[in-house]
Parts: sequence; structure tokens; C-alpha cells
Amino acid sequence: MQPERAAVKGLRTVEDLGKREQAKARRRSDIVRAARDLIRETGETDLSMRTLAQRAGVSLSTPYNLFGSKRAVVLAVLEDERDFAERFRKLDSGNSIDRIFGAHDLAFSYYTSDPEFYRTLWRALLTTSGQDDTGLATPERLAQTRAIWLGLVRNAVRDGYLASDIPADLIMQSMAHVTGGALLSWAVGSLSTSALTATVGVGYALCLKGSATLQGGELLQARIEAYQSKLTESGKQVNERAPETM
Amino acid sequence: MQPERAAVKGLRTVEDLGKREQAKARRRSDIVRAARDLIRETGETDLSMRTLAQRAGVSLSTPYNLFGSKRAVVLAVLEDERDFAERFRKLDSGNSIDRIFGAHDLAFSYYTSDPEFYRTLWRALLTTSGQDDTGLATPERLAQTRAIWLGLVRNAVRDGYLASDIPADLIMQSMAHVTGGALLSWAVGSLSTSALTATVGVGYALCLKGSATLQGGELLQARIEAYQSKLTESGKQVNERAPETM
DNA sequence: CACAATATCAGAACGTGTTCTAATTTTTGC
DNA sequence: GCAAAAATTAGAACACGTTCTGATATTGTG
Repeated sequence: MQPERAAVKGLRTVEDLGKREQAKARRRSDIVRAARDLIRETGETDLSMRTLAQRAGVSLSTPYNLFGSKRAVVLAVLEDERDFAERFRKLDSGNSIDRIFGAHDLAFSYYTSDPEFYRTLWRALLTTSGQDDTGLATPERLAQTRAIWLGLVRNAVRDGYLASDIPADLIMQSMAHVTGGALLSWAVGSLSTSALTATVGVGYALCLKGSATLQGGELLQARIEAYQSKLTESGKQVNERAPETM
Repeated sequence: MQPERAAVKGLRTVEDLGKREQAKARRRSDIVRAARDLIRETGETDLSMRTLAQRAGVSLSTPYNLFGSKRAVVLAVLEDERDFAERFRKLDSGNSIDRIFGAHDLAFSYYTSDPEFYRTLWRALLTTSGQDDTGLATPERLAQTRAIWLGLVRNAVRDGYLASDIPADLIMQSMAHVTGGALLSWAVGSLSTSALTATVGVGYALCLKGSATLQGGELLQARIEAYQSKLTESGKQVNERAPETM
């Protein structure tokens, strides 16, 4: 609302927000950076708002003024870290099925490349009570990733890999739930990092194969078998526990 | 360990555990009952360990002695409430595909019949830190439900509804993750109670259809369309938000 | 420059899950 | 019965997320 008011008064442009807003932005990024560094350093030790404020050189009240809750801070860290949309645009390999799983591998490469970090992040998101309206992601991020994945699935339909009898929305929603369930199991420790990507990949492939044409079915079957061999491979080292829900 | 020691000394049978163990069992059930009643009454107001102890007529330390954590108490409430395995045995309708979705409807009827109660329960499970080994369910319960669902899927394979090229374990795991993701979305409030059962049903059907034979594919397609109409029906009243993860 | 608005600050405070200590009660084993 | 063992108890304590209050500095406006 501030920029709007400023625009009405004709004193400031959107780029130059005045010293007040500049200082706020600086503090905001200080806090996010401090949170990220703290998680990276202490790892499993969950970051507390008091140590966070101290590290950011800021009062305990300030994060609450600027973000509203610890959950919001963690969310900001998550979005600051993941430039998924940008990196996503750079990948255009193979057919529309390949591109779906390319996006999947890209998305989960964040988690598998730094498991401690993202596990702590996820755990912090789950632990802090969601009494405010914020869910597990920012509305903007939600809309963005939703649009991306919906486009991917629709392209697969367009290219004749998926039949059009089942709405792309439903398929995408099931895939999203597979993601959520797997990440939940992973966050609580009952799904190993080495099995994470492949497990979700199998889930995606199954959901998609449910509405696949003959042509798409072959590609998806190959995907499933590839992920399956990865699973048996990693399953030898780590004794896998059963999934949590049902 | 105690009953084992008693059996060695030959003083007590398994049924008669001595007054000490009897009193412990009584306190245990008192605490579980008090927790259940408190959630049922106060609903959204999360139950605190102090009010719980007071309600159960017990010290604050006792729940920690007998259960170990708040999470464990909530877990006990959940298991005390759901006699799924018993009620499951009583349903034997139609073919093996029908039976899968019968079990699904039964399982989720718990949630939809008393949403406030189970939402609070789930939220308490998520919120309390899982630093101990307990996940989202007791190991025994986990093994039990896992065996049930694995049997259901394997029966569908046996009856020729599903091909055997994809292991039943993988299919079941994907279904479990659909469940977990949907329940997570539901717990944080981004999936409405009216859409819960149908949404998960579609996810199940998609996962299964991914490895279905022609015969099974038709049954599953019918399921999907039935759930789909339920979703558009309930979607008119409630404005649905997008799923959280991905 | 001076006044008003705004934001941060230090710090206390509340309620939470959890742990700990010392005292007390209850059961067990002989 | 009596001593030992085991469990519960009251209560303080700790760290946490969050909120609130009043003081203090910083910025915008005339």
C-alpha cells in the first residue's frame, strides 16, 4: 500500500522507495541471510528467533514486524534459495514426457544436494503452527509452480502422450500430493534422501500412466523401470522404513 | 520387559500384572480419554499438557512417564479411536478393485465424519517435534495397515485387474504418499473436507490405472469419473485452493 | 529547523512442551 | 510387618514462539 500512496503523492517512483523502505528491505535481507546461515551452520539444531535476531543484528521484535512469524521467515529463506522457475526455463530436453521428469529431477536436486538444510527448513515449516493464512508456500510461488506443472502436463496431452479424458488439473493435483506425502515422510525421517527422487518419480510416472496413450505409456514404463533400478540400488545400503500414512 | 521378568519369577501371569501395572494402565487410559474429550470439547484450541494432566487427575510429569511426549499421547488417542482393521474385515463387496475403494472410503470416513477432531489430532502430530523415533504412526499400526493395503493390491493383481510388471510395493507406496500429501493439505486447511475423499480416490485410481490391465482400466476409469463428479459437485460450494507442495 | 509519523529497540510477559529435583505415596519381596 | 524398590507428585526451571509496553531513534513533511 505504501508505494501506491507514494505514487499518488507523486514523490517517489517504485524503484526509489525512500530511506525508510530501503532500511526495511536491508533489514529484511539481513534476517533472511542470518536465518539461512544459521541453518547451514547448526544444521539439525533448529534456529530460534532469539539467536536469529542476535545474528542479524536486530531486535527480537523486528522479524515479527517485517515478516509476522517464524514460518514466514523460513518461507522467505526457501524462496530466496530456490530460483526454480529461472533454472527451469533453461531445460528443454527431449519430448514433453522427458521434460516433465527433467523438471522433477531439477526440483528435487535442491533437496538431495543439501538434505540437512532443506530438511530443517521443512521441519520448521511443519512445526510452527499455521494459525495465520500462510500454508506451506507463498501464494505467488504456489501459482507460479502450479502454472509450470500444469503447462508441462498439458503439453504432454497436446503431444499425444496423455489422453484428454482426465483433466490435467486432477493429474497435477495427484502428483502434488505424491510430492507432499513423500516430502513429509522425508522430513520426519522415514524416507531416505537417496530414495527420495526415485520414489516420487515412480509416483509421478504412475499418475501420468493412468491416463497415458500407448505411445506415452511406453515412455512412462521405461521411466518407472529406471527409477526402480535406482531404488533397488540405493535400497541395499539404507534400510528403508515403510511410508507413514494410510 | 516387566512381564517377562515376572514370568521368570513365576509370580504373575500375563493377564494379572499386579497392582502396579494395573494402576499404570488405568492412568494411561485416563490420560488418553481426557485428551480425547478435551479435543472434542475445545476443538480448535489445541490441548496443552497442563490442562490435560489436570483433566486426567494426574500430575504433569505422569504423561511424560507413561507416554514420553505429547506426540505419543496424541498417537495413542488416534489408535484408540480407529478400529480400522476390525471394521475393515467386515467389508467384502464386489471385486478386488471395489474392495480397494471400499477400504479407502472406510478409512476416510473417520476424517470426514469428525473433521475438527481429526484435523486437530493431525495438527498436533505435525506440530510437536519428532525428535524421538516416533513418526506419524506406531510401528505396529504401520505394519498392520501396510499389510492390509498390500494384500488389497496383490489381490487386484491376482484377479487380473493389474499387471504384474510393476511391484505392488511401489504402487502402494505411491498411494500412501498421495494419502500423506492430501492429509497434509487438509490439515493446513488448503484442501476442504468435502473434497478430501474424492481427491485421494482419484489419486489412488490414477496410481492403480498406471499398471492396470484392460479389464481393470475400465473399472478404474469409472471410479475416476465418479469421484470427478463428486468433486465438481462439492467444488461449487467451497472455493478450493491449490495444493501446497511442488 | 521543528513537528509529526514511523520503526526499531530493550525488556518483560504469557503460554507452550519438556526436563529435573526432591519429597511422598504405593507396591513389592521377604 | 518392614525395608527396598518403583512410581507419582508438586513445583521449579529451561528454551521456545509470540505479544506487548514504553522509550528511543530515524525519517518524512511543512
